[in-house]
Amino acid sequence: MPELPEVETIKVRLNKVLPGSTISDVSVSKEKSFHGNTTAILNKTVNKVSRRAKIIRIHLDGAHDLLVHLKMTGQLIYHSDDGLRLGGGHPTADWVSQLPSKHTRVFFKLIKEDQTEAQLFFNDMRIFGWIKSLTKEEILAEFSKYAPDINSNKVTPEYFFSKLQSTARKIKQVVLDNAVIAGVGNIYACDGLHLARVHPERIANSLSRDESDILLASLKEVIAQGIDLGGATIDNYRNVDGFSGGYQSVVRVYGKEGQACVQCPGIIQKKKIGGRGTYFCEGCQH
DNA sequence: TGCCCCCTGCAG
DNA sequence: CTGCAGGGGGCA
Repeated sequence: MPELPEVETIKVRLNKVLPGSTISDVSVSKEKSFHGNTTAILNKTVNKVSRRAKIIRIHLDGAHDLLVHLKMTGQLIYHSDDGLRLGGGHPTADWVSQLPSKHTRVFFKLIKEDQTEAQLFFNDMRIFGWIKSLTKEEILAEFSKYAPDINSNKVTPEYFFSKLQSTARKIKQVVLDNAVIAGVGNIYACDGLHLARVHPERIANSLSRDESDILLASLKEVIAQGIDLGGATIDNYRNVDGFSGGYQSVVRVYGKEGQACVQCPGIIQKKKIGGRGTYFCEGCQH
């Protein structure tokens, strides 16, 4: 579920607690969820946590680091013996349940600097997500498959416009394409297009330079707002203190079928575009 | 470039 | 029961 702002939020949270802890045990209950050799990360200490695209990177003091992709329903939940529980991901009952839960796919035991114990749970209902143990070089190769992050200064108006010029796909699909820009998912794509007043079915190479500039600025704006608000928590499951962002309170169109548009007299409608549910307003998006 | 697929669970 | 879910890889 998480897009760039949600993953960024999770990264910030984990960065407050993981550095300095050593991985003392790894338990993989679903083979599909962990790629690589678990022994390569045993007894390694976390240096820091970073993010690229929608991937979380846990830097370790060895040859290998861990990459975590939450995909649609992944969660990373940290729990320490002093009762602290935090992390992020799909807001489900797993937050409040006894851990490991039935959706726990990978389970790390950690020894903190003060020698007390902590745990890191990777829960993933649909088993689309993964954790990979890779060398620093392999990680560079993995990341090179992704275009620059949307909030990076490498994504310039010139860059974006040239990408739009080179394809006849619908603009919504281009915005979601990791080979064009990384980090934008369905919520922020819908909202960014709405803020820019660009119809999601517009053919990418039909956008003028001005429209392209406005769309890029709008995407950067909603992403920045998402990061600022700690991401979105759309499905109103009980969130407890596990993960509850604030973006859902300012969301423009996503999930708002039938509701009034915030920038014109229109009504938000929903249509499937490129296999993804897409929310937009015919009144102001052209 | 578009379609199907990976999977589980929940709402309609 | 069917359809749908904040992702994205593989395939023709």
